[in-house]
Amino acid sequence: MVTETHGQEISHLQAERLRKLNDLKAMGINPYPYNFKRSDLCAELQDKYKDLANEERTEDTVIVAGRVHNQRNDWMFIDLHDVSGRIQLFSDAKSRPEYLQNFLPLLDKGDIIGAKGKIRRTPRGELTIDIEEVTLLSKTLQPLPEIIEGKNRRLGITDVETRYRQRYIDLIVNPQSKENLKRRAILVREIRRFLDDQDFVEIETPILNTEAGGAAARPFITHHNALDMGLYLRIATELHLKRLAVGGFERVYEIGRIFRNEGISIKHNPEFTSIEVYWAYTDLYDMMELTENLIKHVCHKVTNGLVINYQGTEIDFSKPFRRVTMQDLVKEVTGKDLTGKALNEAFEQHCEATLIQPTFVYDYPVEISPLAKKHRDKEGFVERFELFIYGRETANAFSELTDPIDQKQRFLDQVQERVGGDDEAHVMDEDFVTALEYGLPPTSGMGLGIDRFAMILTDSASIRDVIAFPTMKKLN
RNA sequence: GCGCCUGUAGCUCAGCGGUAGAGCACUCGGCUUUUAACCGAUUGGUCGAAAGUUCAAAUCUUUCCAGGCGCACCA
Repeated sequence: MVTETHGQEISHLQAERLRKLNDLKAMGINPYPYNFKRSDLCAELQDKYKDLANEERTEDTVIVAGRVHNQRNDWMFIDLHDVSGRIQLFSDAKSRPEYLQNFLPLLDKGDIIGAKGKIRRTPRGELTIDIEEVTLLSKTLQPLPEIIEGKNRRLGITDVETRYRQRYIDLIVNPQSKENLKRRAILVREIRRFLDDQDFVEIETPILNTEAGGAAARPFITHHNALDMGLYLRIATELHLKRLAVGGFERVYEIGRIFRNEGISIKHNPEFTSIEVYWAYTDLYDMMELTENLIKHVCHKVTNGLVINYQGTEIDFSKPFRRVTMQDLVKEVTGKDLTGKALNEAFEQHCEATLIQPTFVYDYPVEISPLAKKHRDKEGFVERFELFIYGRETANAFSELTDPIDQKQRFLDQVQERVGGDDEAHVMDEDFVTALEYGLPPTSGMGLGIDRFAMILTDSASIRDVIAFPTMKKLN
C-alpha cells in the first residue's frame, strides 16, 4: 500500500506507522507529550542490581524512558535504550491489563516510551522491569534500519552516504558512531581542562574577516548586506590571538571552526576545528613540552591508556616523542643535505609517511614559514616544529615572529609570491604589523587539528567519522 | 580537477540480455518467560535519472546525479 503525506509517496511501512498513530489518537493518547520524569537511567539500574540473582524479584519500582530497539513475542519483551545503555521490559501477553493489550501492539521499533514497574532478574539472567505502566513519548513515523543486536547479525546501516546525510539514523543504530562523537567531546573538554588548569584563557576571535590571513589556504567568500562588503571566513585564528598576546593575554587559546576552500578527502573537511595556543615568554622548545604533555593528557583521558591501536598499527604515546630536525631526517632517508623549499619538498615526499610514532620535526626553511621567528643559530631556517602521528601532520608550532620589520618583509615576500601566481600565499595584514610595533613579548604558538587527533583516538579511518555532519553535496 | 569502483524492497545483499529475487524487518495467524525466540502465510520495487541499441535491458552503450577509494591540493 502506498499513500501520500505532505506530497511525498510513502512506503507501506510508513503507512502502517501512520495507521498506528491514528489508532493511538483515537484512544485519546497524545503521541507527542510534553515531559516525563524518570527515576533511573538504564546503566544505573544495571549497575545497582548487578548482584541480583537469576529469578530473584524485588519490590523496587523504577521509571525509565528511552527508545524501543527491539520487541519479541508480541511485545512480551522490549529492549529499551537510553543515553546510558539498555534494559529489558517485560509484559506477559496472557496477564497484562486490557489497556496494555490494546496499546502495546500500536508501538513500533524506534518509538520513544516511558515505563514504570518492578525490577527482577529473569531465569536467563536478564535484568528486567515488569511493566505496570507504559507512556508513549514520541511516535516514530519512519522505519528504522535493523537494530537488533546479536552475534551473527549485522548491525545498523553500512551505507556511508545515509550515515553522513542522516546522522540521526546512524546514531540510533550504530553504537560506534555515537562513541566516536562522545570521545571527541571528551577530547575537546580535556584540552580545555588541561589549558585552563595552567591559566590559559580561551577567547573567541572573528570568523568573518575582511582578509583571510594566518595560513596559506584559499578562503570561502561571503557578503555582508548592510555594509555591502565582501567578507572571508577565517582560515586560521593565529593573527587575532597574537594581537591578544600584544594586548597582554600571556596565555591565550581558541578552539574554533576554520574554513578552507579546498578539496575533500578522507582527512580533509572544508570546515574543521583547530586549537591554537599562544604562550608569552616561552620559545619553541617550551611549546614542544606543552604539546607533548597536552597530547598525553588527552590520550589518557579519552582512551584510558597511552598505547593505542590506529587502523591496525600500534601508536605509543607513553614514551618521550622523538625529536628530529627536518634536515637530519631528510639526510637520514635520502642521504641528501638540502635547504629551502627543496628540503621541504624532499621531506614531504620521502619522510612524512614514515613518521608513524609521534615525532616532532623541527627547524623549517624560512621560505615556507612567514610567521615564524628566524632560527637563533641556523641561517635560512625558522624556529618551527610540526608533530607527526601516523604520517600525518597533527600539530604545527613556532617561536612566533615578534619583529615587526621582519614580519612586514615576510608579508611583502608572500605578496610577491601571490603576484607570481600562488593564490594560497599569505596576504598582507598591515594592522597585524602595527600590533607587533606595539610589542609582542617572546611568544611560542601552536596549532592542532582537533579532527585529526580525534581520528587517531577513535580509530576512525575517515575524518567524517568524527564530524557529526560532514560537508556533502546538495541532492537533486 | 583526473582515474578506478559503487547505486536493486525499510536494512543487508544476490541476479549481469529472456516474467524482479533472498535473509531480516513490516502485516496477519499459531505458539508463549525470549536472548538473532520459533512455526506458517502475506505484503513490499519507476533495479539512482534520462536517452540509445535490441524482438526483449536491472543486465550492453552514452550522458547526467549521488557516493566511496586513490592521485592532485591541503591541515
